[in-house]
Amino acid sequence: MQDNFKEILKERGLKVTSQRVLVLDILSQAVGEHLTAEEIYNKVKSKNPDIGLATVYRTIQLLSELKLVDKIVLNDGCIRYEIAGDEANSGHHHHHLICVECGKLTSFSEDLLENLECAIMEKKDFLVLNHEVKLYGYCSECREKHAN
Amino acid sequence: MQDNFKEILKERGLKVTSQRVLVLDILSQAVGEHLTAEEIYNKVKSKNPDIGLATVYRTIQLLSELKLVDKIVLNDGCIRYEIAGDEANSGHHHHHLICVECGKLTSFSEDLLENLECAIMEKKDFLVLNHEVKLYGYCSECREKHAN
DNA sequence: GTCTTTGCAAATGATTTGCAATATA
DNA sequence: TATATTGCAAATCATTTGCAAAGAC
Repeated sequence: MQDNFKEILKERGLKVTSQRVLVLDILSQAVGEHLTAEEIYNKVKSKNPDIGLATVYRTIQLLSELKLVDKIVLNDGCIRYEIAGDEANSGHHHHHLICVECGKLTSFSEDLLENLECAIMEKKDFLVLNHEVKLYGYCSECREKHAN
Repeated sequence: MQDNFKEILKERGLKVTSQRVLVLDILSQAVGEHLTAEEIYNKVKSKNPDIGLATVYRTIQLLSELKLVDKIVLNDGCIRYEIAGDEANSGHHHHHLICVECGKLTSFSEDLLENLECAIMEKKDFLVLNHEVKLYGYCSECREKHAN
């Protein structure tokens, strides 16, 4: 992953800096955690206290443009990031379950809407490139709490 | 619609003010336009120049809580509002097509994911209350421009 | 008359930007 | 050495909030 990243940077004439490597590293180690920019900053600072918040923001944006991380914008406007999986290469993102009680965010990937995309093309004359599905509801833990 | 609104306000002990009525009115007249807070403010100001931006924000938030308007958070973090249709009452929102070239936002409603919700319950032990689908691609106008 | 709402201006919070100093290639 | 990147502090942008004045019931 890191070697891949270094090559991508070089191809674009961008420099491999310790800050960029560290941010990608933190995100790679946080699979399934869906961190906010601030959370990434805090984790990064615990390994390199001299890093600036602006650098973290710039790096996240860069990684997002390079499709190495996915940006998830929740309904309440909160923005979270996660390392991109292999599905990213297929051109179809994975989807999310969001618990309306505890806020827990879970990913799942499944090509849900193949048929829909054809139907939309016919009905709406709109060519779908990508789709994004968010399901809001109650996770198992919160349902258990309710049962008690 | 307005009579309905006035009753809902009274039921909750809230007051019917000219500002609240005007904001709902503007949104009712902008079906399919998906306005930003700023755009709503400008339309509102052209009818009542004395209204404050904060009041517009407060009213949008109120209307959103009352489920009279839908809040749409785009991938880029941009937030838009539209008057809620009848689907809102069913507990299932409608969905959106977003053109990646011109940014045009179109709604469509169709119960796409009935089966999925059962599958998610079994596989992920997650009870889905509501779902939200965004399809990104090219609208017909932008595809025509490309063809030329 | 009481309690809510408004408009304004100031506060907030997240993100971005300008720039001199520093690190990479 | 030349160019890209960094850290910092200041700027920005959308949204929220405190409060005295005005409005609704």
